[in-house]
Amino acid sequence: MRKGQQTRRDIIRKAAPIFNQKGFEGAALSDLMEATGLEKGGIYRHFKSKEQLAAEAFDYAWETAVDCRLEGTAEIANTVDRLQQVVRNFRERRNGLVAGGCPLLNTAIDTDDGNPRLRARARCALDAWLLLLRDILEEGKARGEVRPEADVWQISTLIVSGLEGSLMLSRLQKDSDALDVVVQHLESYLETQVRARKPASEEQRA
Amino acid sequence: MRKGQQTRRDIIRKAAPIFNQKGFEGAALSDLMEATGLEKGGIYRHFKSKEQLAAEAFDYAWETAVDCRLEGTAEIANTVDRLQQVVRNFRERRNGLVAGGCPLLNTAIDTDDGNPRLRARARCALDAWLLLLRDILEEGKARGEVRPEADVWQISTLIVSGLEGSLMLSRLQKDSDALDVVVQHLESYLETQVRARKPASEEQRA
DNA sequence: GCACTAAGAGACCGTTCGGTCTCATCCAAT
DNA sequence: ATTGGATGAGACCGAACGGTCTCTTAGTGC
Repeated sequence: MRKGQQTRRDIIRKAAPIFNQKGFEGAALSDLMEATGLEKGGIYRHFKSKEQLAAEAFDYAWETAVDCRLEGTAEIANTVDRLQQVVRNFRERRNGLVAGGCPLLNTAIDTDDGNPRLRARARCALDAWLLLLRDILEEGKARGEVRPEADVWQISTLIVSGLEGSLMLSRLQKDSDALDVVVQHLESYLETQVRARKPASEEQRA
Repeated sequence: MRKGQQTRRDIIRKAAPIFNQKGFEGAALSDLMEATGLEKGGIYRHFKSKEQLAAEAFDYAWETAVDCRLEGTAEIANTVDRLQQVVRNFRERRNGLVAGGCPLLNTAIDTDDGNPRLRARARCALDAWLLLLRDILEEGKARGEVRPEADVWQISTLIVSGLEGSLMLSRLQKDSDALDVVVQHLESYLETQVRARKPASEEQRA
């Protein structure tokens, strides 16, 4: 049983970049065979369909992406600082991702018309991602680091929209300019519109 | 000769939503045959390959999108007001687009790995789109409606990134919340960070 | 209305698609 | 060492793929 589990994991690992780059339809079984070094039978032993493999490959790719973007943020005490680091990670740790760019962006567009199961998976990932940012903001509010009047739902939507959009631009233009611009904008937005104002006495000094 | 030209146009018109929804690989010739009501021979009479048809369909879809987003903006004198209207059009006139969402977003992701010719087309569209926004901002600067220190390249990148990103979110979530949030944010950003400050005397009164 | 060409139908082509099934082999527990 | 289940190879399947070609039909200029 053990060998099989290892093979299964390998298949997912090798298949993820194929699906992420080519999309579900675009990724042919022959591509997956080449990438994994297995014949068709070897792959279908572990997955009942291409779709099931694609779903698990997406989960793997997305997990990798989240890990990558949260890297080194857990230990940042201040919630606004932490969010700023998450935003910066988007730009700076892009090479930690599975090849092909952001799995959420790719899968959302790829499955927009058709493949509802894969799409539901992307939808879940997005919701979880938004919730994660929202939770950080809520924590910040509770601690007085985030302005009490800030709309946490709105802010997390702004962050994700801006980052994903700029990822599209950067990939199309093959440079990181758009990503740089948006990251910088979000950083200063968090600084000036989200971070709690210091008490008036401190403010004057600063 | 005349009948043929009309048919050609029809094919493009009918094919555009198919490519926009399913992507280049995903759009099968059988889909195009069904949509156009033509047999294979009828289509290939007018286009030498699926790729050529896809390229022209993209151009058509993109042209439609630009028209839709610029609708009713040409007559707005003030450049910042005009930009705000462009941004609002993104939300309000979405149904003017070819079915399947923003062709630029779809094609950029779809052709990210493979099909360089189609990709180049998307790249061109993006560049033209950014340039169009930039030109409005430059005009605004020349007229004193936009702050002289504003970075027009940065602002246009912010607008496009935010809008395209929120389109992805809105499509995945099947509601316009993300789009609403980003449009509102961009509107107020243009108002508070881009629009030229009134002279101090006027500012006090307002 | 005739002639000529432009336009479209649809059979046909080889290839590749996702998926199945059988059989050999390898590994691991006994 | 033996044996039995786990594992993977690869031939095979029907369907669908993009694309070609021929032949009929429809439209147009005269």
